[in-house]
Amino acid sequence: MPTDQNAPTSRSTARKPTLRTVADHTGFAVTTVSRALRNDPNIAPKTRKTVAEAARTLGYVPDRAAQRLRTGRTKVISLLVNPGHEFLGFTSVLLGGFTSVLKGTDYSVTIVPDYIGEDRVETVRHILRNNLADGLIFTRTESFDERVRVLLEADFPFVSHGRTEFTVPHPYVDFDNEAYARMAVERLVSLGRTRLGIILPEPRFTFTQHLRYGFMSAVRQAGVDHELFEDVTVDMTPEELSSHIARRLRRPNPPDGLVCVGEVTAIAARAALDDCGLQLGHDLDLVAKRASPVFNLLRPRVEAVFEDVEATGRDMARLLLRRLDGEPAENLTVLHQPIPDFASN
Amino acid sequence: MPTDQNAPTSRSTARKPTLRTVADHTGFAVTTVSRALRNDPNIAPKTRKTVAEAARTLGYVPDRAAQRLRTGRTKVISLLVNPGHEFLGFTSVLLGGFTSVLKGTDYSVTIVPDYIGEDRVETVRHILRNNLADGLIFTRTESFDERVRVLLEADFPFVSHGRTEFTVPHPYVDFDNEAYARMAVERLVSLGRTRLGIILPEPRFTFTQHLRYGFMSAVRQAGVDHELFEDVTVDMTPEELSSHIARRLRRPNPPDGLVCVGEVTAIAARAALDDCGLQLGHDLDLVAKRASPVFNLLRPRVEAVFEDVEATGRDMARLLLRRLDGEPAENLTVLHQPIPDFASN
DNA sequence: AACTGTGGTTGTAACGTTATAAATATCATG
DNA sequence: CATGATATTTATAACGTTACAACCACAGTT
Repeated sequence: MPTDQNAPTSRSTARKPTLRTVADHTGFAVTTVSRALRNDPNIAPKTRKTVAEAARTLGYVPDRAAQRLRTGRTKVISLLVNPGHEFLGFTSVLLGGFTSVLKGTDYSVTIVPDYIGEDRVETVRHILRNNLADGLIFTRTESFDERVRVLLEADFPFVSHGRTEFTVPHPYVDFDNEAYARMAVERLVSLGRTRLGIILPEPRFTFTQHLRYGFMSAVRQAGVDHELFEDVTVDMTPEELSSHIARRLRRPNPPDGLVCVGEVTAIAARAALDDCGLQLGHDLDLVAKRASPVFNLLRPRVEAVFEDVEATGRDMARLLLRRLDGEPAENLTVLHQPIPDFASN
Repeated sequence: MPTDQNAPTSRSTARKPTLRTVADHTGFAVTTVSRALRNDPNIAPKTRKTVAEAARTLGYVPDRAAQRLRTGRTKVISLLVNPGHEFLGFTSVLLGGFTSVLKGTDYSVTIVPDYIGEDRVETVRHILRNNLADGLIFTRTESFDERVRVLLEADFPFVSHGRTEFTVPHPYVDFDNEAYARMAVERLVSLGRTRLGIILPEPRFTFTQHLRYGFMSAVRQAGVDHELFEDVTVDMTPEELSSHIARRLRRPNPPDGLVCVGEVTAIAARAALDDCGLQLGHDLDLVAKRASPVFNLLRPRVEAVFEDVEATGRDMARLLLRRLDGEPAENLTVLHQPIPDFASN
């Protein structure tokens, strides 16, 4: 039990212990302590043990700022989020999965708002320029996403939620929206629906293209009539979205089956139905991607396909850690399959 | 237009510009440049201008790690969030408001998961011990919140969402839940309801006490029958919550008016009603706090009171910034008033 | 001419860590 | 017992910034 025996600098004021403190207490040099704590095999096992114990009893914790200054590594992962435009708790659930994986590591997660407006790339550049993070995560990936271009060029580790159409491979986690659209169409057809619509987000997002392709090939295969609602934008409020859908439903020849992308869209569609005096399950059936557990509580129940957003967050974290470990991008891709959660009639 | 004329260290490899670079280019000393960039009035205005320009054209940005090491200030604000237990998008909306205020500053926001389980205080201690942030924000404040105790003791800047019952004042932003409960009761009474229930979260949260008090005094004043649903816990899934409510509704003498706290509770209650074959607006009326815009799209519409969570986030950020600026805690409190958004019948 | 004050600038020494190279101690070998 | 070879430890110098005290020039005093 080492008490304060030799203090080379006389002040033994209770300051935060540093490597120096541990070195003085164990009799080793600062360098040795540093390496011992990192389990450097060049340091004798016995020394490592001694140092580790001393560090623990002294309550030593490495100073992040100093490590960062010296090594250039920040031990920070930044997450670009779009505040406002939000599926029900999408961000928080993703975040939950993401942080749960990072909890064991010494990485911290910073949130960087990423307004869809204009400066999406500037945000990324700012992070690169100021060396604010070791890795990056973002969502709402576009087919030719400028952020991806910049990051690839800088060889900066990142994982996107969603694929791109660049030829250079990069790590991503995605949901198989093509399979989802197919599945949704098949379900609606099996319910006897003959004129299907799909509400598509802006075309610049990659997943919009996947949805369109899946939807189109499935309706063609089934031989049913179809219709695309293409002018949904991300900045639309739920109310606007709803009245938008209602307007269409009031015009002649409306669809009797609707494929929705997000939960908000589905809720907006339900409201639109109600406002038009139509009845869900009778006049029209609806399939939606479900991410939140709340969705199951809507009555009548929505035909849903589950997207495990928390698992998405976990996977993104895992891939990023592996990327930071130096693994090449090629192996670092995950494609989640839709899990049907249809009513069992 | 200063080109690379004199390079004291011969390597003119394009490295990240530092104070040194700017100093060499302007002819001033590193110290002078440092102070000039901080607009120190002791530096001649002309010098400041020269330096600022040089810094800009050279693309100089201060190194956060070095500043942090030297000054001890991290320029980081940490946000404790509870992943999983989530009002609809509550965290993301709060986050949106919070980051919107911080966008102009050089603070970054880190997310720290704060599982309600046990180590809530340990999380805070970890941040203090490792000097991971300059300030802290958290939600779900308890009457005698251990985190508040620890933070007050360490004189560490923070803003809580919700009040405590400690005598020492501390900065907070809160929603007037007492007024909300009163307002909800009055609304239900005005709709002709005579036996009111309120679904209360666990008693350890301060706002639970406020809700109870507001509810109790309002029902007494109105002279209506009342009932408390007290065994709702935070870790309950929405489904559990719903079946919990349904169980009560099936027992004799059920309430005909229900006050809900969160949106999830309200949706769960709706589902419970439906599952019991009861009809919202006929057998029972419901009042809920609305935070997300999605809530308005539920049909039939819920009697709602708006809680501006984004404004809450903005206020929390503003208060924290003022606290970090040294303002005493006494002035730094905000109490948001409920904004009724009842159907106009 | 020596002093005092002041506006402006600068050199030095940290902050706590790690990379690098150099210095020892330890051991087997011829 | 000198000779490498190997295992282990160490001193030194950064990383980029800022606090501090010292410095200089020059004005206005005495």
